Amino acid sequence: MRKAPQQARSREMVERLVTAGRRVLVERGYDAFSTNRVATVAGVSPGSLYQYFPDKAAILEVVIDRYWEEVADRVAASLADRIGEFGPGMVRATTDALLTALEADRELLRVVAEELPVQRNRERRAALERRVRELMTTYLAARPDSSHRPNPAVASWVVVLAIENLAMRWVLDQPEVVTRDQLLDEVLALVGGYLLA
Amino acid sequence: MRKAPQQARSREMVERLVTAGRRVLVERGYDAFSTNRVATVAGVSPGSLYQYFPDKAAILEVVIDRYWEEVADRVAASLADRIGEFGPGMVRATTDALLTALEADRELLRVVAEELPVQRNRERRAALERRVRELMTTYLAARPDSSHRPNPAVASWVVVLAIENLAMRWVLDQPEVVTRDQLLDEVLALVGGYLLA
Amino acid sequence: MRKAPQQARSREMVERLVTAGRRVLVERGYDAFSTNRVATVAGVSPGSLYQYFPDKAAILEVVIDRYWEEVADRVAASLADRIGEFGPGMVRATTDALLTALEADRELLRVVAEELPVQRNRERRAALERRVRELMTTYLAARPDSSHRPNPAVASWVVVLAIENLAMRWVLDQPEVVTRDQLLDEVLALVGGYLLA
Amino acid sequence: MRKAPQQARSREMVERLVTAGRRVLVERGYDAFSTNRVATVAGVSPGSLYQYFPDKAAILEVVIDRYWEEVADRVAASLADRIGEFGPGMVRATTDALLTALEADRELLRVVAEELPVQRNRERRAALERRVRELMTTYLAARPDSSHRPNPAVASWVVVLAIENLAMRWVLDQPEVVTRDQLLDEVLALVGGYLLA
DNA sequence: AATGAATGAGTCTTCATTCAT
DNA sequence: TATGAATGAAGACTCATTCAT
Repeated sequence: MRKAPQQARSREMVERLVTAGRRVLVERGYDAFSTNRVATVAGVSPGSLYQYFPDKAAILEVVIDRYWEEVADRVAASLADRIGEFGPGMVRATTDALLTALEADRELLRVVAEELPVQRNRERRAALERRVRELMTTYLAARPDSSHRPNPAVASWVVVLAIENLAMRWVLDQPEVVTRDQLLDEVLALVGGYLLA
Repeated sequence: MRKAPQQARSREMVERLVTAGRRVLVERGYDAFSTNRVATVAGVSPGSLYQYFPDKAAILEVVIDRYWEEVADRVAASLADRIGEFGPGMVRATTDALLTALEADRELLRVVAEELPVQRNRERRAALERRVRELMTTYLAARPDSSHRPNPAVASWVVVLAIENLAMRWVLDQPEVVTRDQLLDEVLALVGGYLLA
Repeated sequence: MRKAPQQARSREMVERLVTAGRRVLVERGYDAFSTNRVATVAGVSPGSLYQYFPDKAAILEVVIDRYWEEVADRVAASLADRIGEFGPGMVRATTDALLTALEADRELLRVVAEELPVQRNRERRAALERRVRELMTTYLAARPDSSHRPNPAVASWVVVLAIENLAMRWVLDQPEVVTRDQLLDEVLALVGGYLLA
Repeated sequence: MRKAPQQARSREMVERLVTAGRRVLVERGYDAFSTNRVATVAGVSPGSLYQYFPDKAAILEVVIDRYWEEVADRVAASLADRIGEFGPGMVRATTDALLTALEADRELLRVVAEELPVQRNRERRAALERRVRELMTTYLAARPDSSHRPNPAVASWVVVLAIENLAMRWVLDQPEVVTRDQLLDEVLALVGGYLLA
């Protein structure tokens, strides 16, 4: 209990550094993501950074982890709301949630998805995909009439990847020909047609 | 005409450097992609490199451009073989061609797609996508019965992105649950179900 | 009198820090001798260290001082045992005592003699040498027949340095060709031959 | 042959850096021996240093190696002059040569012998000692009447260490009580008395 | 045109020291 | 007095780029 204020300050410092890291990434790009710059933006000396992170990569990982965690949480929340109810409604709601999550910080998404050369990134995205995929596989296996596709695992792999990618690309590229509602409609058609054709 | 030999030599140098760049990328990864190393591998002095490329990024861009050009060429060739014939056969053949193109140099694909922090990458991929998309949009517009989707441009956007991404992820991740043939089947079902549902 | 307990605590702290310093030196070498590590090993905060020592060098000096003081004390004790009796017996006994003192903490000797870049080291060793030298000079001056060398001060300088160095090098290098007893014999022959030739 | 000027420049650069290193060591001490300072003193950029030396330690080693090589060469030259002639004359001449060698750069000797924490130093000194020791051992073994000591290897070990140390300490400490000639006389008496007593 | 030595800004990181609590 | 978080100067080293030859 006596350590509470210190822990609080420790948390605060980590927060400042991670926030600074995120800012540097968004505003100046990955090339500018140097320990000195992150420290400066955090209003902290370079040495302090190393009291809270073992090295440069560690900050980056936290930023990445946080980003995908946020996205995953939003999608999971939406999924939880509609638990048990599979079908068009759920697909639309989930895709919507994913879009909203990705739109929330488009700048960071751009850097994270297109600039970061880090393995950690792939791992985190893979984790999110796996999570949703497993849910879907289970559902498909439990309700044979919900899909005509022979292999639920394969079907989930296809659907999850397709949706994730369409959503990401739509958010990043903002194609003029496709409005947000259109995208949702198309995703619905894509998934519906695929599973039930 | 007097410049021909110099141009020839110039071409040759550019070639050596680009080839060296590709090799470095594939064999040692982007971290090792330093101008000095590329020059060394090309058997050329670091200074010479700057006679043919304004900076490090320029070489990288050529390597990237070449890569996606190759992929695009293969896909285009397959498309050309089946010109006029839309339908399952063409989708399968095109996807097959894309897979083959991506499988041809999986190592480089990995580096290009996951390690390179460069915007140029996105641009090139976008160019490939646009090319195929336009072809498809034209076709869909010309043959209304080939698709039930209201907007051909949107439908093309969806189909092209979905296929491209599924193919890339399959080549990179090599998911155990999905064989190559299965992938082709699923892509077919996905596209067919979407367009004709 | 009111300050006594504080002084006591002060002593204790100094003790802890010096002991920790010695440990760090012996176990991890001079490179690891950082104020932070010494403080950690002492179970004390880095800030506290500066309440008892003005800087890093100061701790090091105390460690060095202590080391040579210990050695000097052991040699002095041996000398005291044989006060008044000069000759082979005393030389052998003194050299033996020196060897024993140096062997007592060979690890620390190694660090102190070969790793420490500090002038202080020289000063302390010089103090030990002077102490023994003066004793010897006095004796030689008092008993002219104990030495045929013309200048007692010079003779003492030679003998003390020679013995000290031979002993140190023997302990540190552990030469295979020379056993401990042989070393004592040789030192005896060296000193005896020199003084009485 | 075409590379001659470049090699010449390379040599020159190495020379400049080593000289600068030596200067830094002598004038500012080992603490100030940073790559940046050495480069600055050499009138060269920090990067250049790494074109000629793999790391900081490498320069230091060259400085050390050169120093002891110089000393060894001088001693060896003196030894060569008196080849075959053992006895007082040779001991005196050799010790004289050693003294001269050590006196030649007393400042560097001080740093090398008392400040450098580097293992390399020990190795180099050990090499010099071994060289002379082996010569002496061979001689003693060949001419049994040149020494009454039972074990030539041991006798050489004792004599070489004693002389080396006495010389070094005399040069470094410049004791008032001992003149240079006195030192030579005493060394002679020491060695003579030891071997022939 | 080609070279490659030289550059020097910039990187990550450490650690002796300070100072608010 | 003790703490330990914060400091920031300095360190070793890299590498894209330049320029005299």
